[in-house]
Amino acid sequence: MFEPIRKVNTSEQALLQIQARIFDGTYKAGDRLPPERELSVELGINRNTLREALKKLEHMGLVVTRQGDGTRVLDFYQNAGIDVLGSLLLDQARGDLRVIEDLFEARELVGKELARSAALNRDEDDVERMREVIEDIASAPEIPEVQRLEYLFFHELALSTHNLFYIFLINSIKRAYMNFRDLYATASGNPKRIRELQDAVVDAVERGSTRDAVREMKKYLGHGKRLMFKTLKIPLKKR
Amino acid sequence: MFEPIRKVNTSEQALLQIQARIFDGTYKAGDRLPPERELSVELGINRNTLREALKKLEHMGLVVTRQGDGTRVLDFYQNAGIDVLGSLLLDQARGDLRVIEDLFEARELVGKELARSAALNRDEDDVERMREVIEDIASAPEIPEVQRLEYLFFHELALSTHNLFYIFLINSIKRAYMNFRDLYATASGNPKRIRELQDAVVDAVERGSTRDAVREMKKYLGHGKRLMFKTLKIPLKKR
DNA sequence: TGTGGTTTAATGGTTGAACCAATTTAACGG
DNA sequence: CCGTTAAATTGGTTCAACCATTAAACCACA
Repeated sequence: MFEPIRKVNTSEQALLQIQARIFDGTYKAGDRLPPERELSVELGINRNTLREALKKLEHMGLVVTRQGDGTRVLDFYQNAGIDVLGSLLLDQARGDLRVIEDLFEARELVGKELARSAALNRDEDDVERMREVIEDIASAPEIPEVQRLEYLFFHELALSTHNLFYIFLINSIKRAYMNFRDLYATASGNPKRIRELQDAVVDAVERGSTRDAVREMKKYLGHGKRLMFKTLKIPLKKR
Repeated sequence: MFEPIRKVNTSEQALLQIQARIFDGTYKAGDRLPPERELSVELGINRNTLREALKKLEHMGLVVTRQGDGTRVLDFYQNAGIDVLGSLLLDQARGDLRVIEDLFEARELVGKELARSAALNRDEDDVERMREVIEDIASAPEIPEVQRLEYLFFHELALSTHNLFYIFLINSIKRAYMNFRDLYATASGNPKRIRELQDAVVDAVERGSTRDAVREMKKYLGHGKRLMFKTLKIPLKKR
């Protein structure tokens, strides 16, 4: 099984470069980026192409552009949206494991709440779809496929809450995850065990028992977290 | 006190129009948008300008563009990130109150978790900054200012967790909120009461008592929620 | 003195046209 | 019927020009 080749186009590369400069502090909050005409020359690309990159950065909350003034870097602690998390992971990767710890803490919170809300709001179709996903995981041949399906399980769980916020949130988290997918690949548990854990969650959700659902989800999440932290050699904190 | 005049540029308007077509179902998941050359003519704008809009839509997870093929609409249930929530609120506004209910449910979850984590991880500076914000709210003259500061309180709380995920999440939620700010304006409580409720939260956070922090936060959130739902005439569900 | 208007330079916003590159579709030949 | 090739379609990128907004410098008048 081969990995899809990621073709990064020009504007995307420009985005990555500028973004990296922001994260590493070359451009600090309040600084003004060079004028578009200059910056495009520096990067060796056309101004229009550069602008596409800048639009995305603006949408991420990393910069703000004002006609006549320029493009200023924002304090990303105050402005960046959740989609920036993935980019941070990409850039700092193994450098700053704290971000990964944060992500896993959030994973726990969100996962448990998902289980709780799903137990309250699921209908029969939801349960059936979740069962199907679990079934597929058990017979998945390759790790990337297992990962994809494991995410899909969360997505189905989110759909079961019938809450748009949770659904979109899971989508956002997914993207952040995808940025260190290869890292995670080395820490994927065996499908059988995953299936057991997921089955327990779905059982509880189907029964409508919020308590059980949360408890089982906690087990499931703990399983993945331990594997991951062991691989990354992050000590497990006691809380 | 005047409101800042919002100047919407061409590409932003294009984005809004296309986005609206996606939300209202004119363009369904899997559909292909008209070719850029055609669409730009229809909208009466230049192709480059249109492309800036499309880049943003792609970043939101609403469409995907492939050279040689075209721009296809995605199923936003499966792909849209949390930043789309704000746009949905804008478009559907009063039409579909369910989105607002969802947002408030999430607000409760996130708020409580924020309080919990802040109680565990805050330091002295964090507490001081929160106190300052509360002080400012009590003496804020105008409702928009109260709203801004009330958000700032959440932001400081998020900073107190020292968890990047929570910080970014709050930023994302803020943007969604801003899209029905005017609606919310009519439902803002009186500053004195807000101050009391916030103070109780900060007290608990300072003591490091997760239980109290969560309880007080729940009170605070309930206060705002009741006001809002009353204004919008949404019945409060029993859970 | 300072308030407000005017000019000017810098900078982003928009436009039009051309060409490159990937993909899909149709045509072709075995 | 199938694989290959050619053409058409569509997004990606570039270039050059002009418009619109902003900020700063300057000026005029009270």
